[in-house]
Amino acid sequence: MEYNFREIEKKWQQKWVENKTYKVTEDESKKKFYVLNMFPYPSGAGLHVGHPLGYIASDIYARYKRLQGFNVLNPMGYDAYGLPAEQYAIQTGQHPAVTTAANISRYREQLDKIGFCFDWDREVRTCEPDYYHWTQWAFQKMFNSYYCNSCGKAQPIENLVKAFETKGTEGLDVACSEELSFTAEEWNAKSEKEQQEILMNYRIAYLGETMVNWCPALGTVLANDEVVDGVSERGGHPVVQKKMRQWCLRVSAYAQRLLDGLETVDWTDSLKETQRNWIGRSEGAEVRFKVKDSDMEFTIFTTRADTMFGVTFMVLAPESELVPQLTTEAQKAEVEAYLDRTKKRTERERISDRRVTGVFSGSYAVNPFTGEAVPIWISDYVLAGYGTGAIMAVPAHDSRDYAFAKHFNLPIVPLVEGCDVSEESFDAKEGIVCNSPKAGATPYCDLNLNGLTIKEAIATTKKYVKEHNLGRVKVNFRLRDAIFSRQRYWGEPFPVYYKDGMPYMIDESKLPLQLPEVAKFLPTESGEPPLGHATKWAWDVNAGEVVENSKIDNVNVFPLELNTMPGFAGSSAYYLRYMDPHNDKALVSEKADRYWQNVDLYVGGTEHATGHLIYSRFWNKFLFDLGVSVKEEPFQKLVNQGMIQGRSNFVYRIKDTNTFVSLGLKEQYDVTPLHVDVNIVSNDILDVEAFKNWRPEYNNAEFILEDGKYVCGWAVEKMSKSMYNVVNPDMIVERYGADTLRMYEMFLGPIEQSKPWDTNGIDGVHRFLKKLWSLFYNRNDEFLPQDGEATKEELKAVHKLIKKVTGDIETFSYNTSISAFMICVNELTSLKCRNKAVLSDLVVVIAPFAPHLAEELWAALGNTTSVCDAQWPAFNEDYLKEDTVKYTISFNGKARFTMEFAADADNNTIQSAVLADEQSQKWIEGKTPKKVIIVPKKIVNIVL
RNA sequence: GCUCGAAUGGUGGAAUCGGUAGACACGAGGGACUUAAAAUCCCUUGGCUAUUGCAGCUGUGCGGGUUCAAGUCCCGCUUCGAGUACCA
Repeated sequence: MEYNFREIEKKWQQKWVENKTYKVTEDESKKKFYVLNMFPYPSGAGLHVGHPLGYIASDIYARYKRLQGFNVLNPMGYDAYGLPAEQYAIQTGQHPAVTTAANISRYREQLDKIGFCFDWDREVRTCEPDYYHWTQWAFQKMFNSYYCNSCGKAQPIENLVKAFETKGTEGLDVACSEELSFTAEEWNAKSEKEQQEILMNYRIAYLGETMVNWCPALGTVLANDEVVDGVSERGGHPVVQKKMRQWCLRVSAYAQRLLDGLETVDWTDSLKETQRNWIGRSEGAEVRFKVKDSDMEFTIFTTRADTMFGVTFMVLAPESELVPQLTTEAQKAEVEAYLDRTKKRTERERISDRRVTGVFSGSYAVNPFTGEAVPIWISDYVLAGYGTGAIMAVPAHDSRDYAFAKHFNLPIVPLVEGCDVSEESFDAKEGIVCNSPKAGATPYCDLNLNGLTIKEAIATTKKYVKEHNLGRVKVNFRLRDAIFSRQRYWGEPFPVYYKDGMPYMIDESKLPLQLPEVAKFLPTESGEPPLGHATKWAWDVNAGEVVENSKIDNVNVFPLELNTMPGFAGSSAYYLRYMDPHNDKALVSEKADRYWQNVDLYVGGTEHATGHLIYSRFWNKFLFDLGVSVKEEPFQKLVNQGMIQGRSNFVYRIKDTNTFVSLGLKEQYDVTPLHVDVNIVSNDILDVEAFKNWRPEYNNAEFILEDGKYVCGWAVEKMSKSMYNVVNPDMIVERYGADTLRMYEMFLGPIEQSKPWDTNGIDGVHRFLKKLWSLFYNRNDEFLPQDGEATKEELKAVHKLIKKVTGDIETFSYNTSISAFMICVNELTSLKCRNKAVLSDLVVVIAPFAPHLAEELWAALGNTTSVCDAQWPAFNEDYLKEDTVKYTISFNGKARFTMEFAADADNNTIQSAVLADEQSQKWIEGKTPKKVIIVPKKIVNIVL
């Protein structure tokens, strides 16, 4: 009997469903292991062969852990809210819920064919009310919390209110948008609305007036990580900067903890580095500068406090509030013209056009260290959103300041011994400081940095700034607060209503607030988000329910929020929900949470490095502060699977004909390369008949063949419909079976490497599975394994495999495991192994990779339980011992021949035997060896 | 520009601590079986020289270095990939 994968796979997939083989429950008697895949967005295009790469890798790991006796949680779900479904809805009128559900069932069908061990009873969908209930709940908790810097965690907002009532802002050390200062009396005298406005400054989820990335084409704002090269990540539409009142999350309050947490997780260095860059911690000092002939002053941030004596001008960001204050009458027209021009430039233009631009404000600032007055300029190379939006410019030691100084002819004062700043600035933080003013040269300052290294000078200056109250030492982060509003329909509605222009949370017990139906998915005519079309979108406070808009009286019935939450809202805590997905009392029960703790292994793409992986870490830390999550870091180990690129095939048409020439002969003709559907090409050989039927215009195509075959050209490109290189997993499953697909995807190379999809090698893996089959069944369908004593060789072959695979799975080196399988099966085949015990071990070890086939063989061996519940075999070193060992004999490091010794031979025996050997004598030729190095079980090197 | 990573046959890729390259697979060539094909099995396969036989030289992007021994470690480059960017 042949290896009939179609029948086997169908049979076992059914059995797994019937027997609920993959259902998992909390079991205190077993150690837990939590494996998680980044859940997919169910797009209309379906699953391609790139998607399962990570799922297969984690599936193998999950199955392996289960065989080792762990209670493994391996759930799957869908990140179901998102732009594509909504864009599709706008075009076709189809409700996003309908298309999303259809896409999900298609995904599910495709996933089921591959044989994953997901516990589908725990499936979550972010767009389901019983799921987004908890997204809304967490948002409300964030609204009702502030971040206390001194205790290093989130606190209930009532605590802050109490502090204000008794002490005002005195001694306050909390995260905020703006430093405020008021007394308890002042606070108590304020109206409710005024107090609410002040609290916004401290809430972790707050309404903020911020510059946002506005995408006119999508009609919504986007987060920084959703903007790539100045255009939207999805769709590639232009993005402009715009000031808007938006919901924000105070992620920046957690910047230091997000940075510190990276030390405790097992992620790749490159991914940690990406996050460190994104968080962007920089240590420096804030220094106050007085404005000349005025009592105004402003603060700048610098990491190079040592360069105070090299400041030759100041620069403000165009958006800085200081600009109107510091612009003199004489410069007003010029400054306004400049601001106007800057505002019109999109992010994209600013990136592509790096010309130096700027304008003089007319004012001067006084250097607190020298008393010197320097001009204050305005330029868009200074960003309003970072530091204080104002800088001190040191052209000698900063390339941007340098370019600006050269362009506007401003002085350049070098401060490092021996540096040459005639052509470019000296940015390096190394060297010896010079050019500090002589003692007493200025009445302002007695600081002399000459002779210090730059590092010492920075520290000295910071200390000086602090002692003389010229400013303060400060740590800045690049990480911005996350903008949390989207002007879209297909997202979580905010559980928020507005009273007197201020937001209030609807009662927690009334959650979830369900997404209303709308007539249109577009913004309203007055420019409101799509929820503005909803006619039943008002909150009755007394009834605690959604009512018709017409009932709004602003006494008991209030309008609801029209924005929805962004994509990352639903994906930020889904790993917690999988622990207890049907709980309607809490996000997760304490019991489930304490059992599953956090994700032990998280598998997904690097594209989420600065989005999802930052937001969910933030979200989890917040829940940790609340006592909901038991671990501060959600994902202990993270593996990034590489992307699968497309491998396109080409045919070559001779110009102005319908004749196609094979790759090897194309140089002889004038040809046009054309993409050809990779599904009608096998091993780069075109299926000529299929090609003729592919498209009508090729019906009567003619071919110039080589060796009777049409060979196609190929190239690695992105996997996309237009290049005809999309490979669908179902087709592979249909032709070779799921087990072959699983093994082949793993055999392709290291899991974290990006690689082109290429079916050229798939036959080898399929052949291997057939060989494995024929260890169990001969052509006459006779079952071969028998009871009895295993031979030494058989035991050695299988224990070598167990050892290798056990080590490989731990390091995700699945490709080399598969090589080991092939070697082992070949060995057992040539040994004509019929031993049941040996073959049982083989089946268990291969079960994570080829689960369907393993089940079939496991049952055939007489087992009545699933192979999933077998025990991972331990390898026995005794079987691996060799009687003899081959040593490579080399002279002066050059390998010459090999000799065999007893495994337990000692160094002296080996040395004398080698030196006495005839072949050695030939190489030594009468010389006396200076040294003999014996590397146990490997090498004898004789130094002459 | 900065940060991180990579470079090994015709191809995908192996090579734990530095231990004497190219596992495994594909492709290619040759052979067996077969009326034939498919399937299956066997042999060869980094390059060069030699070939009746033994064998020899060379070889992991480039140039140096450390070492008895370097794909692996150190220094200096080249190329490619990823991330990030007026972040003061």
